[in-house]
Amino acid sequence: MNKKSSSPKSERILDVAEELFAMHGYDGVTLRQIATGAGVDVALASYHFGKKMDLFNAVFARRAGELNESRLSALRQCQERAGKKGPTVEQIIEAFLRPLEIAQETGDEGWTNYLALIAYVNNSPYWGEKMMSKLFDKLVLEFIAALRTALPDARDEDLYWCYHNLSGALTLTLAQTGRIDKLSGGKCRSSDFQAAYDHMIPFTAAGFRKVCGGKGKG
Amino acid sequence: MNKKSSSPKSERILDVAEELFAMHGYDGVTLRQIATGAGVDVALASYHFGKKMDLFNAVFARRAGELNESRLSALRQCQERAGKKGPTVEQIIEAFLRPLEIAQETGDEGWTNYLALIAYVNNSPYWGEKMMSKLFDKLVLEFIAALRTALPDARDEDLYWCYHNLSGALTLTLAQTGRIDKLSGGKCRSSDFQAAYDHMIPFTAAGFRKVCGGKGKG
DNA sequence: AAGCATATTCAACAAGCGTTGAATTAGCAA
DNA sequence: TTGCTAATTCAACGCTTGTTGAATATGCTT
Repeated sequence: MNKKSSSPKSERILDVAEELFAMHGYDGVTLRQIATGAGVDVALASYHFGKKMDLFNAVFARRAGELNESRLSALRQCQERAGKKGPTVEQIIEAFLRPLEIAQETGDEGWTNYLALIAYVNNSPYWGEKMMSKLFDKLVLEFIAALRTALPDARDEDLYWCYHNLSGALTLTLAQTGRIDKLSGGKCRSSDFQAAYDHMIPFTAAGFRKVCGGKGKG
Repeated sequence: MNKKSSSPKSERILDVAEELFAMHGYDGVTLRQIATGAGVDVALASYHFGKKMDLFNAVFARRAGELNESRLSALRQCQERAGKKGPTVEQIIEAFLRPLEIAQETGDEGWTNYLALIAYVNNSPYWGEKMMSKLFDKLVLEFIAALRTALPDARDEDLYWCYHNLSGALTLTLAQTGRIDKLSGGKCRSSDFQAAYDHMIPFTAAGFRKVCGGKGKG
């Protein structure tokens, strides 16, 4: 077990597990469903990844590095463009969100599933704290630092609560629950990520400005 | 099965199921865990509620009516107070959120668990659409109608997306993932509901104003 | 082609699952 | 007390689960 190999079947196990875990959660998926979906024997998942929980962790960690890099790169890029005065709240939030939208719209369904899985973990009272922090806290604190610079009058506590609200709005978008579809009678589609992010950016930016001061920048 | 009785043990089954389902989700909980937690035999749950899914539905529906009533009553009350000109965005959002905060802070742990369960369902791609709509859409549309009156220039589509962001921020708060605790190094606690709602109201209200027009009311 | 490590399947296990029918207890009416 | 009904437990079922050890296939090196 715990081989670092990446045979084609091994990748397909990860892909199918990603999709099913995102949809039904950890306990809602059996190794046999995953194996069947990947077209392999049940024992192969154990051979490559060990216990079921190890497979879950492997799925969760697989794309984390790439995601963090693309978000951090987006932040650095907008910071360089802004020069000495630093980027605006909108620009920082855009750097935080757009890489996700792009990942969801590349046509690579795997990324959409992976982000839905993040939503599942982030919203889970049981898994949330333990699993998210390890992989994403460093990056998030980087963004919060940028926001602190853009909102110099902000109290630290307020900054964190505002991030919490941003994170919640984002999480629900990643989960694609389809609730907005039914509620709006078809006017909004949860699969229309561009519309979701286009609305989320000004919405959350205005929230940050209101709660964290910045009267001069309205 | 499907008896309408409410013996003391029957209620305890619902209470324990509520807590465990909220924590681990539908598939993460076994009837035997619930029975053990409630101090009864495993067959008793089936006797009172039928299949496992029926028990889940019973838990989910038990407090829905009371919750809807208290929220609707809060809305009507703030509408009466506001008189002819109608309530502000902040007042409407406050009516939407405060009943939840109160429920979480009555000391009755059951309500906290129930709201965490709502968060679980609302964020689930699989359960979200089917289960939430039936019980809560009517009330939500009532609030959106009130917001439409307070923001007369808003496009309907924008109104729904803004509600989506509000719903996301709220959902993450209800789930109490503890992520904000670790992230802020203890400056924010996810169990401090008052702080959460005190920040959420101005945050989301500013978002609605920004996205849905209302320049004259800023 | 022979050898060897890796990859994959096969077969089976013990444990736990939801569910059910029969047996037992508790609560209440006559 | 005697019934009768609802509430609860007991015991067991067929099935699925995660996991593992042995057997087979595959691919690469020599």
